[in-house]
Amino acid sequence: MSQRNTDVSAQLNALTGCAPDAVTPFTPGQARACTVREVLDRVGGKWSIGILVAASQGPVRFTELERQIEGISRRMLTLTLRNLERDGLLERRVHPTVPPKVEYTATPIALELYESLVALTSWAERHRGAIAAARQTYDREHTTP
Amino acid sequence: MSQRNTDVSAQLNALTGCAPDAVTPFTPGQARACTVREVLDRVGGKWSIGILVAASQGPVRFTELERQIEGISRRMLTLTLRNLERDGLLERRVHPTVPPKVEYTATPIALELYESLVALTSWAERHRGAIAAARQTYDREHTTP
DNA sequence: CTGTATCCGTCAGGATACTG
DNA sequence: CAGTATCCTGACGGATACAG
Repeated sequence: MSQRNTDVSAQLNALTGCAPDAVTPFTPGQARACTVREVLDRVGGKWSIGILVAASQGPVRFTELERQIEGISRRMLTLTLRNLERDGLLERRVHPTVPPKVEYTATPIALELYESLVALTSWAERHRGAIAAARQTYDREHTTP
Repeated sequence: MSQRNTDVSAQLNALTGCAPDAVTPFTPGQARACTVREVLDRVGGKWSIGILVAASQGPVRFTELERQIEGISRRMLTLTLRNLERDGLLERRVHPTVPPKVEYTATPIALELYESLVALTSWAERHRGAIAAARQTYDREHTTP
């Protein structure tokens, strides 16, 4: 199993652009950064969060999402759903009826992720104003001498 | 101030691809998703987190970062630094010496963000294995019948 | 209803040479 | 040392049209 795990880890790291632990033990801080990257590479896409949030309320159908997400294309909806399913964040259940009916549900792992995201929303809400102000200041000072 | 805030908020939302609150009150869940997007649009870049982590330990110089970050190009380092500075997450201090010396320091806001990210790293560490396994399973079941 | 297949545009990001 | 200026590439994502 250790053999297996090594492979998996290396593969995962390769996929996420993170160097394998064994190869880069010299910058301890960056290991932490790398861990965060793993998450971002998974839910950093333009639509992932929206879908995850919607699916966290209970089973959702394809067309429901298409309407709820507002602006997503059919293609991106499918792609994002597949990726989330692949990572074990969504469960896809097909009802063999006619017309077809497919329901997506957030897995326990995804629900935990959703909880973790609360910390981020809190941060955004607290500092949203300060950030906007910082931008204005910066932009003002860096244009038209 | 309310006037000002409205403008800022609308502008911010425009910049982040989120619809202004007033315009989309119909999907309450997606508002939350939108808030998370604000964060991701700020630190979702390939190098932002790494730089933020490094700068959180104390003032860091340009070349220090270039070595520490491992794989970053000079161009992307500059760009990411500028963006973080613009959003008020980094402070850039120039020492008028020769040769020049520039130090980047994480602002209090950035440090708070850093704390919030801990929840995410914890999530990643707990489920990293499960996700890798889910991927293997998915890939096995979706290739060469 | 739930997708797949195609085509195409944009833009983050890499490599590298030059500069105050 | 700490950047800018260019050029170039691939991946992400939008717009349809078609299909089971």
